[in-house]
Amino acid sequence: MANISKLTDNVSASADIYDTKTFEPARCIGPLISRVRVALLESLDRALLPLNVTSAQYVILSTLASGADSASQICRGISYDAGAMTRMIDRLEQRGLLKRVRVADDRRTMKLQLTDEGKALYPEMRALAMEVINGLLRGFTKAEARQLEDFLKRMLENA
Amino acid sequence: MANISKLTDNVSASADIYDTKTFEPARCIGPLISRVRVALLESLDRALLPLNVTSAQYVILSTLASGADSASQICRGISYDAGAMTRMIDRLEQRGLLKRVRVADDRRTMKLQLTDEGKALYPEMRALAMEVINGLLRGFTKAEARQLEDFLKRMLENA
DNA sequence: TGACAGTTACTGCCTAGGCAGTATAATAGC
DNA sequence: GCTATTATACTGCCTAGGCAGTAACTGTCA
Repeated sequence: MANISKLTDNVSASADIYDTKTFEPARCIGPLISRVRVALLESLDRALLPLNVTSAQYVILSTLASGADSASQICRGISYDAGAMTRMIDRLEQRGLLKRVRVADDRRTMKLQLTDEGKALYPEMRALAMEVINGLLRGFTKAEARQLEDFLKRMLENA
Repeated sequence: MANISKLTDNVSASADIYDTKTFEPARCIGPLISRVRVALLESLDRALLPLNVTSAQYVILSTLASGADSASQICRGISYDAGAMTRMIDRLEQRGLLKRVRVADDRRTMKLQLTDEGKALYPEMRALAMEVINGLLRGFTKAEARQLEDFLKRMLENA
């Protein structure tokens, strides 16, 4: 493992970021990522409270809005458990935001569609979510924000 | 809300990062953060598997190693639920990695101490965690990694 | 000193995700 | 056309975090 990363680093002409002497587990990028995520979800839940929608529900709906239209597609898109998804759709259906629709061409899949209420509410959720993220990025230049996105994408490619 | 952020932006001389026309909820920084966190935890769990330690347990132990020495301190440090912490300590005690110790000066607190096994194993966990993070940061220059840390800290300050 | 607020750890209850197993339907291979 | 494999959705079971309530304890302030 150490040899492999050393080899890779030679190719990319960069050394390991953290070294044994100075690595502080509680202050490195790992916990920072987790804390930012928590802060983001807490702000999002607060912002969505007036709409009676949780951040987890918003994530599903935004994935749906971005093109995915079946449970399994959403699961793959956001690495979400299929069992949890069934129950999440139950809640969203009960909440009246989306509905399951049987489709003729593949009778296994349940196509998911926003209800009228869902269609009416989604733009509001999206606007609130945008405000929350813009708030967390307060003081960032657009170039910095693009660079942050780039860093995160590169980490995902390394996974 | 919109007025407030507009005001702040004028002060910091930067506009909102995302705007209504182009904002894509499923492709913005929010989901990226979540996916990086999942990738990190999955890699960490895989790396720690030989030590029979989960990533969640490692997080507690690393917080303990960074100076915190009571349950409530750790909870505050990582925004962890106190009830969950009690049960987490139960597991770690059962696993033989740490022990609760009553202290004389404050009989409410349970001071937490690594056992001999915990002390022996922690450096290995730390080294594995460092490798995992270095792996995710493959190809990053040290300046880029420091910048990423800075971005994340700034987001936390905005929360 | 004694009431009172705050802190710490714990417990029960609820919710929700992870995993394994199942039924149904579609697809690939023979 | 028939079988084996894969895909999709669902269910039960387990684990774990979030929240509210409780008991023991500490520090404060009248």
